[in-house]
Amino acid sequence: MPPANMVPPARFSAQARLRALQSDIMELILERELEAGDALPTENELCVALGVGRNTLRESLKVLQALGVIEIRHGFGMFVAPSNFEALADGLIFRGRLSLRHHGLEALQLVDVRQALESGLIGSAMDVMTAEELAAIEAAVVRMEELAASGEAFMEAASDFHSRLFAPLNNELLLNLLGVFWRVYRKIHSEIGPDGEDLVALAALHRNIFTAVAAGDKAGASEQLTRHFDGIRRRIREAVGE
Amino acid sequence: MPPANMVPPARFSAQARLRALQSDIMELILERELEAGDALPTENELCVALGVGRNTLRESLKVLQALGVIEIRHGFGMFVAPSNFEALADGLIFRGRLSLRHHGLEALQLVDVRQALESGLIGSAMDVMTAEELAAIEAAVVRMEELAASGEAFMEAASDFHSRLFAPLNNELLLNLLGVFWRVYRKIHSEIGPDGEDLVALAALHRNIFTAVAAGDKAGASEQLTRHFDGIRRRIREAVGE
DNA sequence: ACCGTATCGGATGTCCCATGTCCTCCGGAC
DNA sequence: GTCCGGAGGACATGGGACATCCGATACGGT
Repeated sequence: MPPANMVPPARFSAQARLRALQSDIMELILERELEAGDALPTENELCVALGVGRNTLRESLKVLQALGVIEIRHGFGMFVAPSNFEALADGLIFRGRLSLRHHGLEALQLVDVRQALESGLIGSAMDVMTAEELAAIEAAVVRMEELAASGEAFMEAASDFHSRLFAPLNNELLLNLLGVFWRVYRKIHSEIGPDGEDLVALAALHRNIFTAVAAGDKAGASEQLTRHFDGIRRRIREAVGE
Repeated sequence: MPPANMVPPARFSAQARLRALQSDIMELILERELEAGDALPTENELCVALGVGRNTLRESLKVLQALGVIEIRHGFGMFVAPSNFEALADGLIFRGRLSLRHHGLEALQLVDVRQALESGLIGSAMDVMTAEELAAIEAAVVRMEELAASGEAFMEAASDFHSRLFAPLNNELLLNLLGVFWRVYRKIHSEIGPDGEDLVALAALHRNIFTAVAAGDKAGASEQLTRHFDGIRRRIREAVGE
């Protein structure tokens, strides 16, 4: 028996304790009314405050960092982080790649969710879209067409196009989520091989989407988006079918 | 030691190294063609294989566990995990609570995303809904009405109702995502105080949704859902406005 | 022969210590 | 006033020791 060491509350599983530790840290942030950008106590101070060892604490800290709750700057300190979905992307990318070895189920489900979001929200976005934002979207289309004409891949430009479509909604959470989906798709795309797709046709598809948006044709925009996603699904199925 | 002893590749930031380590672990899983449920090498084996210390490795391992990539069982081993979004929920709950101290921005954005998903997908769900599934939905409504009549809160039943609405789509990713949103909302709800809402009215609202779904009225179902979310938004604004 | 219990081995959990690395800040030199 | 370099603080990494937990095997009672 340990000599009056401390309360060994080992009655609960280690998993629960670690989760509790993470919650404790988050509670501490909320209690002290820290805001995004504020500094947290140092590791040693947290060790004392929470009554755990530095390693155990660091494991929780790393998790919170991955969750986008805190930001750790080597040699300086830890801070409450701004919104961040990087970690979610990594997890989804892994799941998507794992699913590709089977029937691509998760990858296809991901496309479904993305389609629901984009097709469902394009109408709302069009309602509040300004002329400047519309111009930025067209600029993205033009960039895609230029790249397509020179035979270069334009993942970057396409991502930009989709982002700008929904920027008017002013919903960072949504943009983050779509950004994550995009990163996952991009990774999966590079996984299933160099595209045998027609870049020019793909650019034209995006031009169609823009045209519908510019014309205020909500149903048309939604339909064009749906067609786009059908193409993505087809590609995934082909890759898995092999 | 094996290879990487003499090159402490500190030329990249520590953050990048940790991310790389996580990627390495995931790559290792994919390379060895491990599937959900399969065991990973032990910590010591991974230390040797990846050329890092046990502490460093464990920090990455904990992150992967939080991301739902792996499952760690104390005293037994580590395994490739089935889909799991618990961690994402924790991160979002924290963000939501943090935002409530200001203007509830993130909380409201979360509702917007959820509305886009539910209102946008209800039509598709109705297309493939079977009679059994429809009956299950009605059962959930009945349970809500019973609880409302006796004055009890019915978060549980309401959550069940929404889950069953989209179960026909057979999209686990979507259900997970909605489940996460629901948990966040539930936590925030308990944060902003005991509801001053009329349970009976809320149950009636869900009954309306069911009626529209049962009648095959897609537009009506979507509209009822939108009304429901308007109520949620109003509640959040009231809580923040105080 | 069967079954519950006891022990064992392996794996993870927790912690401490030592050292390396990075960042910011401050003070001196130009 | 500006720039550069040292000092100090804080996080990063690695190793070791011990505690805890779980599954499996071996033992002894029935």
